[in-house]
Amino acid sequence: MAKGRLPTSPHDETPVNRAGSAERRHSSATGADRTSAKRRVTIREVANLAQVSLGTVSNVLNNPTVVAPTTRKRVLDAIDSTRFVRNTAAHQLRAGKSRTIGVVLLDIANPFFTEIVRGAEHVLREQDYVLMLCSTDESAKREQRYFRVLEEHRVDGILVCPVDSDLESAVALVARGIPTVLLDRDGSSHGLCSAAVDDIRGAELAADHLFELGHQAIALVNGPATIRQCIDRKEGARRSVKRARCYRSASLQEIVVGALTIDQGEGAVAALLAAEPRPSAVMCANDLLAFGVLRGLAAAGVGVPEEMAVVGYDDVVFASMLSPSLSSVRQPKYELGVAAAELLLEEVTGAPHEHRAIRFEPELVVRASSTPRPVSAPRAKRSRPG
Amino acid sequence: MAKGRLPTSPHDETPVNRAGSAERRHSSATGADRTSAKRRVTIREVANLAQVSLGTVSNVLNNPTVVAPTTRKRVLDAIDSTRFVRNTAAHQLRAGKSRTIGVVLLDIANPFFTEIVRGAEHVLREQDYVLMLCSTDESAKREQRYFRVLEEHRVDGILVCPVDSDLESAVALVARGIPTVLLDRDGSSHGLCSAAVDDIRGAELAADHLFELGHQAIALVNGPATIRQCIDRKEGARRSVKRARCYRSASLQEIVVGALTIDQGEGAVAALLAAEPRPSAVMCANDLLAFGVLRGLAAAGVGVPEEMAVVGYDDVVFASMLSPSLSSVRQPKYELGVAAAELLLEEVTGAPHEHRAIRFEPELVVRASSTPRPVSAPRAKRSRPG
DNA sequence: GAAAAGGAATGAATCGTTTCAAATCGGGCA
DNA sequence: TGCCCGATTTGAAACGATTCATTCCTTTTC
Repeated sequence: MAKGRLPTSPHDETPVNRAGSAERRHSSATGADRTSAKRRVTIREVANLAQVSLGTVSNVLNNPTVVAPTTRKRVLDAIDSTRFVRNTAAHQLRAGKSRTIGVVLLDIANPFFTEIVRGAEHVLREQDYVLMLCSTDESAKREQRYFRVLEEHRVDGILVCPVDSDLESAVALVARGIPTVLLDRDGSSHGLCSAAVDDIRGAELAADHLFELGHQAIALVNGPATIRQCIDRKEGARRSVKRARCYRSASLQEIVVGALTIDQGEGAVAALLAAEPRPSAVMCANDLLAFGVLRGLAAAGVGVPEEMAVVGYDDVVFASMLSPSLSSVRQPKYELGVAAAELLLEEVTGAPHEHRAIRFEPELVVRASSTPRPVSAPRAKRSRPG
Repeated sequence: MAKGRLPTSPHDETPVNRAGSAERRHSSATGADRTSAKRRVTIREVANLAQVSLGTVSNVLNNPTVVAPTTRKRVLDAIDSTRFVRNTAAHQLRAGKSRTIGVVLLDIANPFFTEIVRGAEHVLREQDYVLMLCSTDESAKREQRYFRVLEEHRVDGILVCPVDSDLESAVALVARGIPTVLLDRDGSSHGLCSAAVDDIRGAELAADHLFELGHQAIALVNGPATIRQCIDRKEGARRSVKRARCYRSASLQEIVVGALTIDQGEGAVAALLAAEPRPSAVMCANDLLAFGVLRGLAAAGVGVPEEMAVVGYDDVVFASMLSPSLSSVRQPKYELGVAAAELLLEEVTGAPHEHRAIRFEPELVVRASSTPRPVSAPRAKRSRPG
C-alpha cells in the first residue's frame, strides 16, 4: 500500500494507526483470473439457446405479455442457464434511462445527512434505482466536479444540498435537462423542487428558548455564509433578538467558523469565551458544531449549562446521549430524504407533476445542556415560570 | 406527497413529524420543460463543427497526443461551444469500463461505516470513479439484490462488508469476474483481497481490560452470529476468559440481539440485568450497541461504571463525548477505507497484483465508562467547589 | 374456401462511443 | 522524379441492448 500518499482525514478525530498494519500475500493467482473472466453473456447467446430472435428476448425482458407463454418459458430458461445479466449501459444507451440517482451532500460523516440518505435510499431502492453518493465537504469546486461526473453518467436525477447560497448550480442542472430536487433547502424562489425545513423558524425557536431562560447575551457559532442554512439560521436568531429587545436587553454575537464539523466547533470556544460581553448561552448552526463546543467548554472547565447554555441544530441521534445531553432543533431527517426522493421520482418518471417545495416544521427539543439544574441554581435569574 | 406509503425508519430515533409538513406548488411549467430538454450533444455534432471525423474527436478525448495541436485546439473549442458532455454509457459499452465502484455495507447510519466511506471516496474520487452506495441493513436478501443491480451496471469493482459469516457471496462475485475487496473482514482464507482489523485481538483487549479491573462476571452484548465480526469478537472474549480463569473465577455471558443498532442495545439491558450471576461489566460488539446499553442502564438507574462497566467497539467519533464517555476498541476506520479502495484500484486497473489481506491492529481506548471513579474525579474541574 | 383479422416472432436500424485498418499528406532521400 | 515513411486523419465496424415496421401463422368470418 502506498503509505506515502495516504490521504489524511479532514476530520481529525481518528488518529492514524500506521504502526499496526500488516499485510499478507496469498498464494493464489494474480490478474490472470481477471483475464480468464470469460466475456459476459449477451442477449444474443440467450436468443440462440432459446431458438428465438433478439427481439423476442428483449420482449421477454421488457414486455413479457406480448410473447407467448411457451416461448417466454423457453427464453427464461435460457436466461437462467446462461446466467445472463442485463447490461445496463446498453439498455441506457438505447432506452435513455440509467436507473441511477446522484446524491450530492455536504458531508456524509454528518449523521444528519446519513439519515437523509437512508430515507432516500429506502424509496429509490424499491424502484431499483441505485444511488451515486457524492460528499462535497462544502467545497464548491468538488461539487462542480461531481455534477460533471454525474452528467457524464447520465443520472436520471440529482438530489442535492448545494454548497453555495445561491442556487445557480442547481438551476444550471435543471437547465441542462437533469431533474433536480433540493435537499434541506427551499427552492421555491427559483422554481425548483425541494424538501426542506424552515430554518429561520428553527433558529427562532432556539433563540427564543434561550431568551426565555433569561439569557441576555447569546452567541451563534455559525458556518460559512456561503451556506444557505447558515444564513437562514442567523436570520432566525436575529429576529428573535429583535423581539426580545422589546422587553429586555438582548444581544447576539456571531462566531463564524470554516466548516460545520466537530473540530471547528471546538476551535470556536476560545473566541466564544473571549467575546465581550461574555455570552451566557450559545446556539450552534448544527449539532456537530455543538458537539465540538461542548467538548471545548469541558476542556476549558466551563460548566454547562450553569455557566454556558448550549443549543444545537438537527437533533442527530447522538445529541440525546451526550454529556450533558444536548438541546437541539429537531428536523425530520428521514422524512426529508423520503420526500425529496419521491418528488424526484415523480419528475423522473414524468408523472404529471408541478414543481413543489415541501416544507417541514422544526421542533425544539430541550435537554440538559440548556436546562437549569434544579439542584444547583447558580445565579439568581430564575426566569423560568414555576 | 403520498403520505400513505411513507416508509418508516428502522431506526426509530426520529419521530415522524407529519403534522408539520406543508407544500407549495409553483406556478412554473410542469413536465413540459423536461420534454423541451433538447437532445444531448453527441460527439458527432462536435465533429461536424470542428470539421473533423468522429475518430479524431474521440482521439482528442482519449489520446490527445496523437492528434495535431492545431486540430486538437479546433476540436476542444468545438467541445466548449457545444457544451458537449461525454456519455459514459456509450463509452462503457465499447471500452468496457464504467468508472463506477459499488460499496456495499451493513448500515450507512453507523458512523463506523461512514468513516470508511469517506476514506474510500477520497481515494476513488481522485481517479474520477463514482461510488454506488448500498446499505444492506444486515439483510442477506437485500445484499443479493444489490449485487445483482451492481452487476447489471457493470461496476468496475465492489467493496463489500458481507452480511453472512461465510464468504460465498463475495467469492461468487469474483467468480463472475467482478473485482471485489472485503471491508472490515479478512479474506485470506478464500484468496480474497481485504482490509480488516483483527477482531479477535480487539475483543481480547476489551475483555482483558475488564478482567484486569477485577470484574469476574462479564457479559457480551453481541449481534447475530451470521455476522463474522460478531463471531470473532466473541471468540476473542472467550479466549480472554479462558486465560483469566487461571487466576480467578471468570465468566462470560452472551446476550445476542437482532442487529447492531442503538435500539437493540437498549433492548438488551433487561436481559443483562436479569442474568445470573449478574455481570458487573459488559462489552458490546459495536459502539451503537454500547450507546443503547448506556441509555438503557441510565433509564434503569444503574450507575456506570460503578455498578456496571461498559466497553464498546469501533471507537466512533461520538464515543468520547457520551455521558459517561465510552471506553472502546479503536479501529482505523478512515485508513480501512483508503486501504480497501487502493487495493481495489490495483485490481481494477490490472496493475501487477497479488491478492492481499491487509490487517490493522486494534487499540483499546479506556474512558470513563470502564474507569473506577476515583481516577477521573481529581481531573474534573468544577465550577462549584464542594 | 377465400379473405380479413390479429397474435407472435423477426431482424434491421439505432443509441453514442471506441477502435483500428486503411487512406491521405508532406517531405526527405536516392 | 519517384518512392518510402512517419505523422495525421478517416470511416466503418463493433459494443449490447431496444424499437418497430414487417412477415408469418392461425383463426375467424362470411
